[in-house]
Amino acid sequence: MPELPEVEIVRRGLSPLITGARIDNLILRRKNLRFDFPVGFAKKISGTHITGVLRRAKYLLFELSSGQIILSHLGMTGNYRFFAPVKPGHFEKHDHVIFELSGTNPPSPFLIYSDPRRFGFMDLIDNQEDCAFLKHLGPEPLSNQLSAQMLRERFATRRGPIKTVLLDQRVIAGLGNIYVCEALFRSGINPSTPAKNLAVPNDCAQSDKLEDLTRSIREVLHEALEAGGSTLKDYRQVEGQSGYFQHRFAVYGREGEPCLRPACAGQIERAIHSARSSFFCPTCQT
DNA sequence: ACACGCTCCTGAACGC
DNA sequence: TGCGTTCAGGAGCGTG
Repeated sequence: MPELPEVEIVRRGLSPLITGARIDNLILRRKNLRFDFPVGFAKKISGTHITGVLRRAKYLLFELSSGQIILSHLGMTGNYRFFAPVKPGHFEKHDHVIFELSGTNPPSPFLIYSDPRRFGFMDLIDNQEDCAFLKHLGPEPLSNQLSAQMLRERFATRRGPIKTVLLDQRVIAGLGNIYVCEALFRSGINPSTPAKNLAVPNDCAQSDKLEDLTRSIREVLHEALEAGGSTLKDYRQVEGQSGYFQHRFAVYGREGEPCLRPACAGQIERAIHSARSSFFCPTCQT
């Protein structure tokens, strides 16, 4: 389940391989993923060069020499791989999009987008500013736009559980279920806490909590990046490698197991917030 | 403005 | 062994 670190690892994997490459052809093996592909997609990008690979939130952005940008969201199970197929012309069941490239390093005719559950999607956009998918996104958590003060302002009107609010990409962009659970654990915040309760002005204790949360979000994302992301079922790096951060989850997927905080005797519990599992320690997340 | 539930999808895991 | 059910969840969308 790609969240910010996984998407960033894919970006870092793809960028040196395909920057400067020419898109000779695009093969769409079905008419849609989650949404229909853009009209004339193959025709519009064929013959262009890839001039850069960027990331915004959980979106990959392939900058083209035409000035347009391919927007790619991996959904739950999307992944790119840069292998030539075993037999030319033979692709796997869920290989939906095939970029035929020339001028890659190392040479490979195919960049393949595969996505079993098809929660991912692609679009072709003219710029980031006018793109409906991007224009309402909140700040990047690894940029200096993330601060306790910023969170306080954005939490102030939100009565819903902080777990849900942190998943809202308009509040902060790029977090998903796993890293929200982990960041809340690290900062000792119960996922059910109404977000606005942490935004009380001039409350030193709550202010400290927001500082902790800010630091925890940064920390957990940085650590995940260093570990190559988290590989549960589907996520893979571009050349097929697994990430390793899943071995360091403190709460995610650990229902019923002991809390890992030193001297805490708690047991990890699972709760549901907006139809997603939240894992937390009821003893030290208050 | 905000909260909530529904929807899309497949494969793995589980129960009988 | 096999079949049906449940679960995983990102995010747009509709409704209240």
